[in-house]
Amino acid sequence: MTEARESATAAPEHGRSVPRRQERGQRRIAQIVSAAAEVFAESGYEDATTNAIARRAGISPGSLYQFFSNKDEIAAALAERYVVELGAAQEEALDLETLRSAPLDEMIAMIVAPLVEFNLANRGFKALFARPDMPAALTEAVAPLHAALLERVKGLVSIRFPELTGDVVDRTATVSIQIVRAMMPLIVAADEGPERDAMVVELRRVLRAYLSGA
Amino acid sequence: MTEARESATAAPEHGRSVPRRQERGQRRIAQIVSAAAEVFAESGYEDATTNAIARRAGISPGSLYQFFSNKDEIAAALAERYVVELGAAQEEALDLETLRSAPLDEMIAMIVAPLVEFNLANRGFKALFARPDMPAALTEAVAPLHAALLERVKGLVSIRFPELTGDVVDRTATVSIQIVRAMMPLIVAADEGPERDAMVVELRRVLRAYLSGA
DNA sequence: GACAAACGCGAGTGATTGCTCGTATTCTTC
DNA sequence: GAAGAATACGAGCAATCACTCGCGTTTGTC
Repeated sequence: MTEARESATAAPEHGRSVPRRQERGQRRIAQIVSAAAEVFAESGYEDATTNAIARRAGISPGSLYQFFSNKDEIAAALAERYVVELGAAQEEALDLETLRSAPLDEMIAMIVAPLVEFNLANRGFKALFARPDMPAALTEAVAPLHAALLERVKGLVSIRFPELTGDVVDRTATVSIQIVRAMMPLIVAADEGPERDAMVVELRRVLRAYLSGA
Repeated sequence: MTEARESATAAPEHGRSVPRRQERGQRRIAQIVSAAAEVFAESGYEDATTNAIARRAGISPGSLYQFFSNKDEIAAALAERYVVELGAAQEEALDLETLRSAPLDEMIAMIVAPLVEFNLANRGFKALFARPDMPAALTEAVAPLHAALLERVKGLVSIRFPELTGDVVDRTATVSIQIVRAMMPLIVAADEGPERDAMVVELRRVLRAYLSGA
């Protein structure tokens, strides 16, 4: 999935048909992914046309297909970017000590805050992540994103609740992710200010209530 | 939305262009809606073609458009059917006394059980209801379904928690619905047996935890 | 500076799909 | 039993959209 196309340093892979990218090409790829994020955010995945993405990126449809061989590959590249950026945002905000010993409230606030910020800053995120029913190709493209998030949350859960067995950690993480996925559209859609804050509070309450029984 | 087309008893509406349906037509309409439920369940709304729905219903595309003037109208009719059927299933299962005074656990179990059954029996339901991002036309078609469910849940919440203000009832109901929406795909996708039962238990736990603080 | 590879263009293609239209059949009503 | 309305058909239209192709331009390499 998007393999060598992404690796900027042109690893000496024996790739046959994949061209060795020049700097110009790297920039274009980044432009295209950014444009896709915008268009997905506005129209959703299905209604986002590849021509619209190209136009938004300021290039021709033909040029777009020089870098991505189909629409799903663009989604996969965007998903990969999201994994990296969300990971960075979270690591920056996480403090292991708090995670282990602070009140559950505090821990949840620490995790939820950057998540909300990320979703507000990246409105395209939910187009790739928040849908329960996706076209098969998109599901595949986004699978690494899901896997990465699940692993991350499983890590958090087992740090906080070291006594839980693997099965339970798994289920708890899955449910927690699902709760966040469900609430995030409400938060993003709410007007900035007290209304949105109230929904964030609800999200924290749900998580706290659920996890305090774990 | 689908107005007179649905009313079997041919109310004396002054409808101009809407033909007075014969019995044959009523049967066809029911067939089409059932076929749509199947095809939506299998392919999702977007990938379900009107020709596929017609084929499934055993009629020609032309005949389909004799009864529905576009795809969204079919979705709206299906949504309407779901409102009625889900309402019936719930009313059958609800017991006001339990609702008022039984332990929260019991109340939640009483509400969740028919919901799960309904979702298992009507796999197309989530294609219309569970998506956070829908094409505008579909959103509109399904709006009455959403409104009906929200009202119903608000009723339940304020019966159980009569001290809550309208605002809070509203928010609590919205969040509760969102939780169910989020968990249901997990439940439906799980293998029948202990795996699915475990997810149902999780749903009940989340709701109980959330609502016990209300 | 010459050659190849990467980049770039945008009109166009092929496939899909929601929906129509001309026409034929069945039902209702008188 | 005749007329009009409803039902039925299915080939095909019009629009959309992911993607291609031929050809021109820029960049890197020797």
